[in-house]
Amino acid sequence: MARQTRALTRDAADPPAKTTRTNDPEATRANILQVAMHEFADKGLSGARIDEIAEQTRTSKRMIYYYFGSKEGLYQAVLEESYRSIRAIETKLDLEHLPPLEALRLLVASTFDYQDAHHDFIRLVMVENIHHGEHIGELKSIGPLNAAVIEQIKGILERGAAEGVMRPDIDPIDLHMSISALCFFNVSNRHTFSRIFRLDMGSKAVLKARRASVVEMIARSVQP
Amino acid sequence: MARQTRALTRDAADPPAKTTRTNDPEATRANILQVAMHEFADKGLSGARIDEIAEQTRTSKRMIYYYFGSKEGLYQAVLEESYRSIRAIETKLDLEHLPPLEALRLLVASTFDYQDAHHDFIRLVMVENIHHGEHIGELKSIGPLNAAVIEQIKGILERGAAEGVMRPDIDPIDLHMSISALCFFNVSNRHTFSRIFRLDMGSKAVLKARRASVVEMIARSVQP
Amino acid sequence: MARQTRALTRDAADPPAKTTRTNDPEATRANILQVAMHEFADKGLSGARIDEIAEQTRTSKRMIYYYFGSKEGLYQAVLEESYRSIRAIETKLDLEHLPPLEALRLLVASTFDYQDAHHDFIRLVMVENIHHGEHIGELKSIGPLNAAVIEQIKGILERGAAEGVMRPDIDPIDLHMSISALCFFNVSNRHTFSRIFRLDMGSKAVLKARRASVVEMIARSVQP
Amino acid sequence: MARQTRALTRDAADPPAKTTRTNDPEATRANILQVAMHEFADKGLSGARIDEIAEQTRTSKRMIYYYFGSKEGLYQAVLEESYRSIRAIETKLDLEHLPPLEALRLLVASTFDYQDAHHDFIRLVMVENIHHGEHIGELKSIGPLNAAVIEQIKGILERGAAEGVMRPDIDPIDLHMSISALCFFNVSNRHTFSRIFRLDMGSKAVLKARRASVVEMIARSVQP
DNA sequence: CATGAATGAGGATTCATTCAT
DNA sequence: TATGAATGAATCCTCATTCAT
Repeated sequence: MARQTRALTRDAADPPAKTTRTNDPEATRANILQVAMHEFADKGLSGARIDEIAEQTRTSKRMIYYYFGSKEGLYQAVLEESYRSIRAIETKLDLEHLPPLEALRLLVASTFDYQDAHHDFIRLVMVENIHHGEHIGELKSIGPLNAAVIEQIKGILERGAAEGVMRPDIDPIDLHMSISALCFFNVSNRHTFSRIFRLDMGSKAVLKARRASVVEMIARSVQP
Repeated sequence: MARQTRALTRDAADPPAKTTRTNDPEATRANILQVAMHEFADKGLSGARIDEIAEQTRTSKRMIYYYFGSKEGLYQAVLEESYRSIRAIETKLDLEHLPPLEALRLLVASTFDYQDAHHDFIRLVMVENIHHGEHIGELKSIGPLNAAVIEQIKGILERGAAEGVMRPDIDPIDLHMSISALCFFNVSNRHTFSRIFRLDMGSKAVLKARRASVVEMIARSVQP
Repeated sequence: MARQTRALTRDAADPPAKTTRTNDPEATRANILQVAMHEFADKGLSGARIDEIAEQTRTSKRMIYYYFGSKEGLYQAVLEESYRSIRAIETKLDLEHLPPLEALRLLVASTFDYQDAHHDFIRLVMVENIHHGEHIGELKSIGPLNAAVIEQIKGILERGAAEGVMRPDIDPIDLHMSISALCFFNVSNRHTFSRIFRLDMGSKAVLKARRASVVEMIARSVQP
Repeated sequence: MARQTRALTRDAADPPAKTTRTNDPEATRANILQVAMHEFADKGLSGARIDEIAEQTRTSKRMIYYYFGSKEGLYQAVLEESYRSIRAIETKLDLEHLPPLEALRLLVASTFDYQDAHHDFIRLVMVENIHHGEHIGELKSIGPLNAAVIEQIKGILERGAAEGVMRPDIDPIDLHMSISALCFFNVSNRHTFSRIFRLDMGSKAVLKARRASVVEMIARSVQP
């Protein structure tokens, strides 16, 4: 007893249309992720609205739930994807062929630039910290990922110590934390700091000076 | 217009009081602020719930609106109050009678300790940055407030330069930013960093080592 | 990310086959029906979920619509199938060769056991009554089906009256209703009754006693 | 069909009123409960719609959540209220001054009539059984409530045994179950049974005959 | 000042169903 | 026949805010 033989709202005669219908799951997923990353970074987990995310998407709100199950699921996917994508820069640098101090300076400068170029990631990390890191704990992929950075720093420190240009007792994780802190702050606290001290921390001049200062500070900290 | 005659955190001298009916506007206001500060710091601006704040209060939800007008008004009051209350420590230190390098070391160590002791404030600043510093701009009181810190640093730097133990070309604001960054990060990124590197950044041992490292780094950065 | 590549319940005898492709329409239909019967019985018409049914099926959601058109169509098919399948027991009993009272006792006992063994059917009837019997009215097959039961009872009553062991004025339908009521309740109201009176109506001991009680009650009710 | 003739607990003093703003929490709560009881009885737990309930209410959907927290909370409150309200009839009958057999007949007839007059309650019990009695278990009030019924039956049985008009070995709970089963079925299975046997189980004539039959069956079952 | 009740506008999530391949 | 992707219309629930007393 075939009831409702036809679709509710499509004629076959429809014009070629805007074709929303992608039927390319990877693309759909990626599109949602990209939009969501920006929204979560911009408004936070509780501040972001699924409706607004959906609107900026090529697909519909329903698809978000189809692929990610819930707002939190989407957020977690965004987080994971974000952490995954920073691996790039950090392994791209060819530091091994530079003298250790120069390698360190380059690493710091690159980190500074990279973080400045990726506000969304920085802010996502802030958001995650506001939420007590509850969602990052379940991600498996980030452990080994960050191990690489530490290895890199350790390599530099060892070479530096061998050459006598760096102290031999520096903890790579501690150093990494200092680099992170100095670079991170520049993005994370930009708004409050800029307003309080009435300077534009995003301006080219300020950034350039600050970068030099950070690089210098790190360099000095490892020297004998 | 002396408002806030009372501390945020109940004195022991308070009357037995089980009665909700306080009849002490200042106390009511302070109580709301104190609860709200913790909630906003814990959950963020969008994540905090007026209902939950009201519940933890000695009074009712209606009073929040009576005193602060709206959720945003409450948030802003919390922010203002938070910034105001850090003035204390920074002017309390008697740095002028110490040799410049020691003064600097003490300032950094104190800042480190103070920030570690006031997570709520740090997190509030994070929250405000997530919201693009939209609410801090309207606060008039914080400008001169922070000017004091800068003056302090400037004083140290001048004395240091005069004595030849510090470089003369150091920008006080830049130095303040470095100190802030290094101390701030320790609290702000504790959750993600701890999970990623599987270490407890809140433990006494880690804190102690980190503090020494930060103090050392700043000290080295100003030396000739 | 291929999710659910394989059916949930496969026979070991299956050909190596990775193909879900059954190519046996009847089997597919029957499989869906069986799964759906259980789900509708368990959760009700509105409570059951097409997705959950599909998941437990050897095939996909699309097939449900292909074969049954809609959720309601599926429900109706389940209902029909359920009613059809109870015909078996009721015609299987060879009551004609027993003395009338014994025949009645056997009929009642069998009905009791059968209903206890077929919760899904009982619950489906409950569900259908919750829905005001809207779906059973359209089933053509069940009229004659139940006529058989009545004939059976009528036969027993006539023989009983002829032999003087039963009253002659008993209405077969009324008697059928009493038998049904007493047997049905034992399954249908098991949960509430068990909880209220803190006894396990599903336990062997309780069931045995209850069955005897029901058989006795019916037997007494027809005697002169 | 005048639905909602009277609120459950309204004063006679009510102004004509169309005013929504009742500010009479008890009345609001009762009004919601009454509407919800009917909806849940009519459509089941999953079938009922909070929106539809709200629409028939004097207040809004929001109030349902204010008072009952969730759909399930509302359902549970309805269940509890329903069970509570049947206590009335069962203690109202003055059975002690009647000869035991007549007392029993009156109890059965009254139960039959009461259940026939309270379809919503019967259907609610069905719904609860469909949901495996998950919500009734948490209600504390119904235990002692039903103990009263059993005491009543026990009293009759004891007097009947003493007078020699009833068997002494009858289990009160078992008897209660039989009475319940026979009366309950008449309402619970009315739709399917009516359709299958093409008779109107709700008609006066059928009801009258059925009631007599049930009373007679129970009476016979206890006699020596 | 204080309180519990009330509310509209949104916000997350689910569901039966259909389409492209 | 069969399947994963897609969808619109609900559906449940939450939130900041206001009103009557």
